[in-house]
Amino acid sequence: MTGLTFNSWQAIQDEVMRRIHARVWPPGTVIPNEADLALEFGCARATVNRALRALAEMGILERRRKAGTRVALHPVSRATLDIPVIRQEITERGQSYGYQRLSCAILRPPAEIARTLWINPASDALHVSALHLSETRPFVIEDRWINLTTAPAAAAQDFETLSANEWLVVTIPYTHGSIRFTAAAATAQEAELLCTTPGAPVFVVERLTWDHERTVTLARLCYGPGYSITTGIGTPS
Amino acid sequence: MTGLTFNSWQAIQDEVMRRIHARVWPPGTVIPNEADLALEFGCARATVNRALRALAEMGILERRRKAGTRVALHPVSRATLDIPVIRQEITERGQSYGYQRLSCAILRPPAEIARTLWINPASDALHVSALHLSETRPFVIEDRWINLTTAPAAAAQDFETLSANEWLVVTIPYTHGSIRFTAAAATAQEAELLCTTPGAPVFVVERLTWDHERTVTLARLCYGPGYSITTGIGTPS
DNA sequence: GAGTGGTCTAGACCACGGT
DNA sequence: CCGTGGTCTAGACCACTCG
Repeated sequence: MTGLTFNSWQAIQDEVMRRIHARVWPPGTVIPNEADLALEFGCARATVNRALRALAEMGILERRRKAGTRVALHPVSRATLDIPVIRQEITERGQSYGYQRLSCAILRPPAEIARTLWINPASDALHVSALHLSETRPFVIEDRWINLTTAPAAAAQDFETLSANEWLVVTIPYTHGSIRFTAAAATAQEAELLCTTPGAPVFVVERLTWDHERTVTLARLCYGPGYSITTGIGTPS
Repeated sequence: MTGLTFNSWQAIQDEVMRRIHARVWPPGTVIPNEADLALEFGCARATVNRALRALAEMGILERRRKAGTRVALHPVSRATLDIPVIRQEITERGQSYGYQRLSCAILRPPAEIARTLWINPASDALHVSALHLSETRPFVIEDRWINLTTAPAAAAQDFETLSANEWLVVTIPYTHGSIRFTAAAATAQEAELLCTTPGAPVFVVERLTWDHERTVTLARLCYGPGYSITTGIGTPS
């Protein structure tokens, strides 16, 4: 046991991964604390911390003060999705982008929308629907409600040529939000807009964004047949 | 300009975000280097580094040696998805888990599968299909090909009671992979297994995993109607 | 070539949370 | 209480890459 020294946090990360794979530290094991590992690896504690923190962010380790660091029991694949602005999503494929506003009006939202946006059901909100095109072919339908309490400036926009999608990202910042992915059957209207048949499977993305304690907007993106999202996954156990 | 001091990396992160939102540093701006910011904020450079690195991981900043740090031009929402083992996905909802193997055989794979798995089209691979149930109701169809060169031990398994999904995660580690989400129309066979009608929209997840330079397995998960994936998104511009 | 981020160190203090 | 991870510091060297 001469104890080779690992002086880069990447090397330490690899060594920890090796021990997990080799079942030296099976799932559930509490591994030595940072100070001991630093001693064993012949490096500073901060270096060990860097390596272990990265593994914890990947979901491979679970860390708690005083309780120590343990190998996660249920390995999960953690994927990070980049969700770009729609224009970019299209132009990055080397295709031309087109935009067509369908409607824009200040309306009393349906009860469910009002509830999701946390606004008074008796007050108005801005509704915008639009079609985004890729090379003259319909790509995605955007159906959006905007909370006018949070984004009053939106009322002055007609979104005729600039999509609400892009206007919002450069105008109303948001702090957090949630995203939901589903498969749904195209309604008659959606089918017509997307040049497909009613009932055809469409990929639906629903996004709700918040600025601190206030909701900003609820968007439903309805992608035509053949659409897919791809991403890479990291390095779990 | 007394220059208040920010001594936590979170505080620095917030301040940088504030300047981006306030258009002090509009998209595309090259912001001051770490040393200067450390001076301004009255903290160590490592602390500034921690804050900026975190923002770069979120996609808000782009950093390159010598070129410096700039505010990202195209703000993207970066979402991290946790993809658990199927059993866990069901039991976490407080429902009971059921498993039913449909088939398991060593076969000559279709050309496209062989190509995706990077195996000789003339050699065999292990094919397993199974149904995962939630509370006695069909939840997802698993259709999987396993590369026997990478995972020869799989040939000895019959996957009668233990799903390939779970056997693999505890037996064959993987270093990376890719994942794809789509909406598709249920085939006749899928519809029958999922107790729905042919052509109904199903949510499809395709996963390909690698161990270093070798492919491990290609899985197609076909989720029944009503299934959705939800996650949170961070704090972009 | 030189400026910038990337990283490591040795030491210190703090905050959380099991015992 | 007191051990563990979380973080900060001041300084140093390195690696990448733009000009």
